[in-house]
Amino acid sequence: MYRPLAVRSGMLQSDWETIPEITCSGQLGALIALDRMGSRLHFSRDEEVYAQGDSDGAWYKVISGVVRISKLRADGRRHIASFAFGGDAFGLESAGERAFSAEAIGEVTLMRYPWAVTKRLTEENPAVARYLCEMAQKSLAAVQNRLILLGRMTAQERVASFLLELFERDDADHIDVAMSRCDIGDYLGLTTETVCRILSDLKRRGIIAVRTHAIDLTDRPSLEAIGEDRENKEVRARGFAAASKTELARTGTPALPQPL
Amino acid sequence: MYRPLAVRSGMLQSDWETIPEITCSGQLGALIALDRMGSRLHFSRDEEVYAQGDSDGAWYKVISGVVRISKLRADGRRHIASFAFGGDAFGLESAGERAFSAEAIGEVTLMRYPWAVTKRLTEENPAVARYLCEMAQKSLAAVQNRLILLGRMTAQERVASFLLELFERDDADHIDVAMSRCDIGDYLGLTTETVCRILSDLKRRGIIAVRTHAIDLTDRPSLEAIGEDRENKEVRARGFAAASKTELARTGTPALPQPL
DNA sequence: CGTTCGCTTGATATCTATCAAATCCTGTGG
DNA sequence: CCACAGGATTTGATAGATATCAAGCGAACG
Repeated sequence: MYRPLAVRSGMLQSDWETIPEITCSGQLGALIALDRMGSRLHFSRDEEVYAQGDSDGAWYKVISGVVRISKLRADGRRHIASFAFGGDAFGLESAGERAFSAEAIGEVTLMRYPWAVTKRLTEENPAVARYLCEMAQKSLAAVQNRLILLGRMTAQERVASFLLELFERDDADHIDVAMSRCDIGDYLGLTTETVCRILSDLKRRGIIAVRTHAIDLTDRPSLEAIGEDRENKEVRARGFAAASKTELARTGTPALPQPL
Repeated sequence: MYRPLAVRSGMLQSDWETIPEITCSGQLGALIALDRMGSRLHFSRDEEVYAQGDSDGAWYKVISGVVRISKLRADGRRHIASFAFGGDAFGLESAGERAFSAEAIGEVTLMRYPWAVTKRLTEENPAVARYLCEMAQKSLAAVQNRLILLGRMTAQERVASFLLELFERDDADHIDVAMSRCDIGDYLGLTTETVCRILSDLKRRGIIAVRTHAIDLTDRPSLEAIGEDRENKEVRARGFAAASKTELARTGTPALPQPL
């Protein structure tokens, strides 16, 4: 669970332009208005966008690259709450002080939107508010799915899920893995070693081809069989509702999937 | 991980009143406007407010009682994403189909707000939008903290954290534990048995007094020592930034807390 | 071209799940 | 009001998954 230290960089943020009075009401107008408010920033590997404890009143959106949203605890245990890829917004959750820090993984370009002007825009333009709300809701849904992964999935399922997520994001059978094994571990609640072992195992079984920072998917069905539970295999509660209480009770807890 | 089945109830929802044209712009006005749109509902033990797969276009707010937000997977593993107590909003994350189901734990009274009218209000009244946004952000922050609990905390720390959360919520040394041990387990990513064992151990050590549905806190400092990492012991990233990279690397991962 | 950090693999320890069984509660019916 | 039944809780014994400790390997970088 060791991790490289993020380098604090002087953020080269351009000055805000004076805020024009904007009252267009379409969704598109809202986004344009927002973009006018934002400044474009660039960060290099392991530079901090913000640190936990900071109180920079802004939220961000990734243009390119990957950002790591993480929390470090006094005992050294680190947890990565999420990776923000191109198009993802982050830093939405903070009212005052940052609970997490955000660091660039490799070269990153992003937009920074101060809350102050965002809030003003919000009042002038309902579409902006709706847009923000939607992004927060989207984040919320994403995080809630991760709760199940961390709370109830085996190491193998976690890694498979993670890989599938990456493959789907790029809609390809090839992905560049920007983050380190350690990052992946801290994201999935596993150790570096366990992540390695699972990857090696998947490779041995001919499901993926692994190179340090790139992975190819050679047997999608198998990988899905391992990790798909993530989304699809939910129970239709309605369906179950038909079963009697005791009947379900007797079934008990099914066995967990095969070991490593 | 067995669980009792929720009973699907015919929801006795009152008819909406015709929506008045509201254009007041204060926060208070927003809440009043929202409340006008909502209907008050009541549920009994294990009744479903909504089920996963449902698509009721609404969000909710708890007036009294506790609601369990959970997801059941095909293999029988269940996970509880959150408990919603009095004052908490839930069901905010769903755009279309419900990913989770919501069930009453004991007697519950709550407000139901349809998205359709909420959205309309949002456009008429920026304060409503902001209010919703804030609630979504609040939920987001809460869920993100649970990620760490599930990903990086031991069973003992999880239970201690959970108890502290309950004690803090009521601001008392006594709590009524409405949910079953099984619910707690599914919330913390543990089995019923483990939850029991931890509680028994805490009792044995004189930290809490346990009765089935009520717990007293007799030694707050000890409990905090076990579970407080949850919030407070975060590292000030700034502080660490001073240390050299290698220095921190050599420290390595510290040992985990004492066993059960 | 060497050094360093990250990755990989192996051996072992430990935590928590699983399986099993006794006891306690709670709600129900007499 | 009390006895009963069924589920919930608790405790014990054991197995298994993943963390921890340790060491070699490989790749990136100055």
